[in-house]
Amino acid sequence: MNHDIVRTRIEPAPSGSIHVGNARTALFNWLFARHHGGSFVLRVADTDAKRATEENYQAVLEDMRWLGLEWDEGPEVGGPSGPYRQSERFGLYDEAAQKLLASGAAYRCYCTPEELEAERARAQSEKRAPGYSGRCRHLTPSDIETFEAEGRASSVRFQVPEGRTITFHDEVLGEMSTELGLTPDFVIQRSDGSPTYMLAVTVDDLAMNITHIIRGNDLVASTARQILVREALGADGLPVFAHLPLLVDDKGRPLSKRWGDVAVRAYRDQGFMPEAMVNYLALLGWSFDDRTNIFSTEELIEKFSLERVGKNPAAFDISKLEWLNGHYIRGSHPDAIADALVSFCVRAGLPADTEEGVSILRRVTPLLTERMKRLTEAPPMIAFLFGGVEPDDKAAKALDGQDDYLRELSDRLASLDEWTTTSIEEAMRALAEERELKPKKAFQPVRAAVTGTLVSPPLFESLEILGRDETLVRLRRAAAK
RNA sequence: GGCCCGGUAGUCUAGUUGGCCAAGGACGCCGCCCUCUCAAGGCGGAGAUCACGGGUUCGAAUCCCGUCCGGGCUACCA
Repeated sequence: MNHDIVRTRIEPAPSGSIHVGNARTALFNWLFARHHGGSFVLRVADTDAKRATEENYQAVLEDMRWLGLEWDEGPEVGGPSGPYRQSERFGLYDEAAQKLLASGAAYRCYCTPEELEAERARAQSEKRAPGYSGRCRHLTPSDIETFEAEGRASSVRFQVPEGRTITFHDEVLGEMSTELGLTPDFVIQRSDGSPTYMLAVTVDDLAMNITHIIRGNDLVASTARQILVREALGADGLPVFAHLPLLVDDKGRPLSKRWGDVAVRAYRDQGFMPEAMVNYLALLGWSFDDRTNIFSTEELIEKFSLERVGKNPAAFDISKLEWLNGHYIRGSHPDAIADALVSFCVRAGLPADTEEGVSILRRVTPLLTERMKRLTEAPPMIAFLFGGVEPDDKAAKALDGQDDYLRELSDRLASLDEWTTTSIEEAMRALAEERELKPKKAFQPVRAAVTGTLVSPPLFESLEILGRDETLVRLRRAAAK
């Protein structure tokens, strides 16, 4: 087949927000296609009607877009090989199944689930391989007639040829080969007429001219079976395979076994930026050299190659993601961060979605960007700008015995000609010097009185944004206690 | 059980044809500096018997064999 025009694909199952392992696979496919000027296809694997809800389907599209992985062909953008939801391609799969049935590459299996289960249990207790025996391979016409008369449902199984060895090249793992002796005949079409993964993936990769199949290492073992189906369907040549190392959690367990908390959506809600997510994901199983960690999307496209994908499983480490996120927050335009912060503030109970709220956010965000690792850290730091704040325990302690000082300070601030960071700072430093107070000693009580905590954005700037009136109110109230 | 994949510091990794590696970078951690707090930034530090055991070689993280550990597949899931 022609590999010059690169075509890759991602095939997420709509089981809710896509999890980071799939996101990483999607990213690598996307980067590879972009790097080679090829096409990236999105195909939704919703053949399992039980899990594929419309809501989950929408979540997949939304996650992909949030990550910035725009697809060239797929749902909503269309393309020459559509439709791109497997649930809408059943006719194609059935056609393929019929073709394989007609050529003798596949046969009808009338075994019931109960029979298969019994067979499996027996094999297990006798410590034999639990695979299907292939007993429906050579049913006589009268056997079939009997089964049909009984109303037994039938699935379609692929007849695995014996004594063959399938070999293929894997860009990550090298030359691979599988002896077919241990591969049982596998189902390609369920008794309800729906295709299994083996059929659907093969038919679609063929129909969509996919040249490079980049996917998780968990699919290595299924490659030989897909090659078999491919051949039986009359395809010549093979796509290039690349099996990516699996992602594991901090205890070394596969990430795919733990849904929900590892979903892309969860990270978005926890205040991570898509740029950070993409950069971090790229570092999992791929490296450019011995020192570079930070890559813009453009750099990733330029530098990405399958040769530099490693073989060993990678653990998802939230602290490195946080570091990158902080980096991208600092590098973003403050206004963009401010806008993104609105929803996080609202969710935290701060009325930031008003004109005034947005204005406050825009003014305070520049003070925030270099001290955030996650967007969710902002609301607690700026709550004092959205309402009075009761001092916490530490702040209350810092306020002890400061009445006179705070009163004096409030008088001085009240008489300032203008209310700017500079004028506030000058006044506060002057008073501190007169009283021979070290800066920290002088400023922490003020911070406590105004923000209710001992940790906040820079003080003088914060006071300027809070405004003179409210600052004085808070200082005097603290002094009066 | 069988087949397959993997194993460099807590984590991501560099290390492609053996010597420049008594193993480099990054996150995290610890300390110092800066400093109105917290961060950011700067500087420094601890942390890896290169899973283990044998070989081959003047020399191995890098080659060979074995062992152990982890994982995947072995479904009418994908």
